[in-house]
Amino acid sequence: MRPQKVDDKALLIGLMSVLSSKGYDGSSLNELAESSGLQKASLYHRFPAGKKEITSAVLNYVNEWIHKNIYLLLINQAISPSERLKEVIKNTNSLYNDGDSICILRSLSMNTSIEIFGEQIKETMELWINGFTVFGIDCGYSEAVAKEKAYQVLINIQGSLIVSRGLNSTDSFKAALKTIQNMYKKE
Amino acid sequence: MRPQKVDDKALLIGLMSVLSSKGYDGSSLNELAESSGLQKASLYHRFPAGKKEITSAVLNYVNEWIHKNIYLLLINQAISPSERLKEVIKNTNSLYNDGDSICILRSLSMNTSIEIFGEQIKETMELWINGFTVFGIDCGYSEAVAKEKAYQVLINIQGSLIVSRGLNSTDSFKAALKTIQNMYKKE
DNA sequence: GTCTATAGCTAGATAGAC
DNA sequence: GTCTATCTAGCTATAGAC
Repeated sequence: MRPQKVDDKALLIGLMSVLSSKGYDGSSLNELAESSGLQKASLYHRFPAGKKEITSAVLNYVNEWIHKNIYLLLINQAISPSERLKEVIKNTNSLYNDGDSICILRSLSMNTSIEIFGEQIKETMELWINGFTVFGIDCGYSEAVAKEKAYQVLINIQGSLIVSRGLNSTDSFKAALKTIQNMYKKE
Repeated sequence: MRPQKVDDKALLIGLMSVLSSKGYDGSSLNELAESSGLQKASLYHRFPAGKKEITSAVLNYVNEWIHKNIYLLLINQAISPSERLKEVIKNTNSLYNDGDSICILRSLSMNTSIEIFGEQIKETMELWINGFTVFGIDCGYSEAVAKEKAYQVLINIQGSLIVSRGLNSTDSFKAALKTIQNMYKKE
C-alpha cells in the first residue's frame, strides 16, 4: 500500500477551515483540495461520494472534538465545576479562534445544505446543551433552570459570533464568554 | 415607456427570500429570476451589475425596513416604552416568520460575501443596537447598561435563530423573544 | 421592459497513467 | 494513493428580437 501523503486529521482540519468560512455552496472542490494539500482526484479517492462525504466527515470530526473537549469536560465530576467551566471556555475560545471564525454548524445550516447535514448538526448542538445541562445541575441548579441556562449559553456563543462578524469586532464574542462565566456564579 | 411587469417592492421581497435562505453562493440567477417573477435577462435590465447589485439592493431594502419598523419605533417617544417594545417584538417575529427564516445579515456574512456587503451588514446591525440603546435609556437605564442590553438583544435574536434551525424547532426563538421582553421589566 | 437564445467559464465528478 | 487531463452540467452574463 502506498502511504498517505496527508493524514486524516490534517486533511479534515484543512477541509473544515474552508467549509466553515465559505459554507457548502461557497466551497469549491478546487479550494478544498488546495486547503487539504491534495489534488481534487485524490480527495475523491479518500471520499468517493465527493463533496457531501467530505462535509459529512468534517462534521463527524467536529462532533468528536466537541464531545471530547466540551461535553466530557463539562460532565467530569472529578474536576470542580469552576475549573471545568474555565477549561470549556478556553476550548470554546480556541475553537472559534478568539471570535474570528464562523461556526461550521452555522455555515452548513443554510437551506441548500441543512437537508443533507441537519441530523449531524442537531446532534452536535445537543452535545453542547446536554453537557451544559448536566453541568448546571452539578452547580446546584434545578433541571429546569440548568436547561434554560444551557440554551442561553449556546445562544450567547452563536449570537455573539454573528454580531462579532457583522460589526467587524470580536468584542461581542469576548464579552459573551465572560457573560457565560457569570451565569454560573451563584449570587 | 413599457410598464414594469413586477414592481420594485415585490421584486425585492422575492429576491430576499432566496438570498436569505440559500446565501449568496447558493442563490443562482435562475432561482432569483424564478422567485422574482422575471426572466434572468430582465433582472439584468433592472440590476445591470448583476448578482452583486441585486444583493446590495436587497440589503438596502432590508435596512429601510428595519429603520422604519424597528429603529424609528424604538426611539418614538410619543409611544410608551412597553408599547414600543411590544410592537418591535411583533415586527421582529414577522420579519423572521415566527423563527422559521434565516436572517439575511447572517446569510450574507460568509467569507465569500462579507467583503462585498460587510459595510451594509454593519450599518443594519447598528440600527438594531442604536435603537435599543436609546430605548434602554428611555426605560431609565444608564447609557452603559442600555448599550449592554442592546447587544444582548441582538445576540439573543441571532443566537436563537441559529439554535432554532440547528435543533429544528422554533421554541428557542419564541423563548428568546420573551426573554427580551423580560430584560426591560424593572425588578 | 421583457423575452429567447447563447456565449464563455467554472463547477463537481471521472478516467486512466504512474 | 496520487496525479494530469477531461467530461458534462450549471453557472454568470450578454446579444438582440419584440
